[in-house]
Amino acid sequence: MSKSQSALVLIRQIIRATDLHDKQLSRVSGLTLPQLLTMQTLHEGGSMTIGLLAREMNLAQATVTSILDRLEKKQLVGRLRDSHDKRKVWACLSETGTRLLAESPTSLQDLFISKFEAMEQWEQSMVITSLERVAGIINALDIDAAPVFDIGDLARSSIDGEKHD
Amino acid sequence: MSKSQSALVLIRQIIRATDLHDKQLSRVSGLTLPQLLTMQTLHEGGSMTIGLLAREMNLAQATVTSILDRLEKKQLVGRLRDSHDKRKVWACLSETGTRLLAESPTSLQDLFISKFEAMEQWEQSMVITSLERVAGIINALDIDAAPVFDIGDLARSSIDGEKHD
DNA sequence: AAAAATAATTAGCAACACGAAATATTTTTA
DNA sequence: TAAAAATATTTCGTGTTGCTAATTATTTTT
Repeated sequence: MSKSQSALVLIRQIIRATDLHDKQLSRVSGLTLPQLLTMQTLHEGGSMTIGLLAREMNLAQATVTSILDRLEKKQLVGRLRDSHDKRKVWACLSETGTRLLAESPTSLQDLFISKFEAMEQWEQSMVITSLERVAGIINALDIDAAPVFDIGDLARSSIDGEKHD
Repeated sequence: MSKSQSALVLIRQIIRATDLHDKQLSRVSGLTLPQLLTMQTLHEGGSMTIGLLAREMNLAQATVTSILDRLEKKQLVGRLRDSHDKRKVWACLSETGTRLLAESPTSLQDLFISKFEAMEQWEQSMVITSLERVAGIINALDIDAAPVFDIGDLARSSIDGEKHD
């Protein structure tokens, strides 16, 4: 197996493990992943408007609105209308929400940190340099926006009846 | 910022970039991410029963069934009842499905590989060693299965009316 | 003041993800 | 061998996500 293949496998392994971990966390906290992510974004970036929150999370504004609806019903976040520009609405963590995040085993973080810090200094540096390298590469990747093909193109050739249900 | 913090940020950056990339790919291919992932799993592991597929993907069997329904309707996968054990159903990529995967810009892979291979040998080795280190750590992490708390516990203290809609 | 832009919500839709129940088949056990 | 238990998948019902388009309210531009 080539080195680049190995690297890809490892990256996918990391992503998969993180994903599993997130799912576990979600089960434990009783929140869905998008809900947790919303709260974390709010925690790290502080209160922000719905639009900004949507941009930060790479989601449509409407999607964020609906996630916030559910979080608000659970009293984990609050909404505050901006007094200067009344179109804007600020989303912010409630006290309960902040507490939940704090008490929740943010885990990846804490657990990871202790293991990471057990490494030698030189190794820590090496890992970071490498991660920067990988992040740099992946960030630079960009599929051509041009659609390569429509499913239709491929599927049509083999579909006869084309019945739905 | 501590080194472990940096590492975490970088990992999240990588995951995020990958995620964005996947979304783009999904848009281009006209399939959803779970659909693509199902086909990729089938491609890499060969035909497998629904149950195994579900385990491989860490999803409930019912979820996989419904994803397969949609892929089958598009003629990208087929179902085959096992002749020995008639409870089992084998999912397999159709020719169209295989072709789609092959023609699709295998995403991360191809683009990543060319950039990765542009690195010096020693750097490639370093990156792999580091990724192995990180994957090792993350894989070893495991939240206690014990639920830390229910939302109820936290939320109840501040909810009054508890009305729905 | 009218038109255009901006911010958020609503409405409607397809897909996903799950658990529980139903169905069919095989294996175990009594 | 007949009954019970286990296994494999699907069906059903529910809630969540994520999207676009349309709506509402408010600012900014013209």
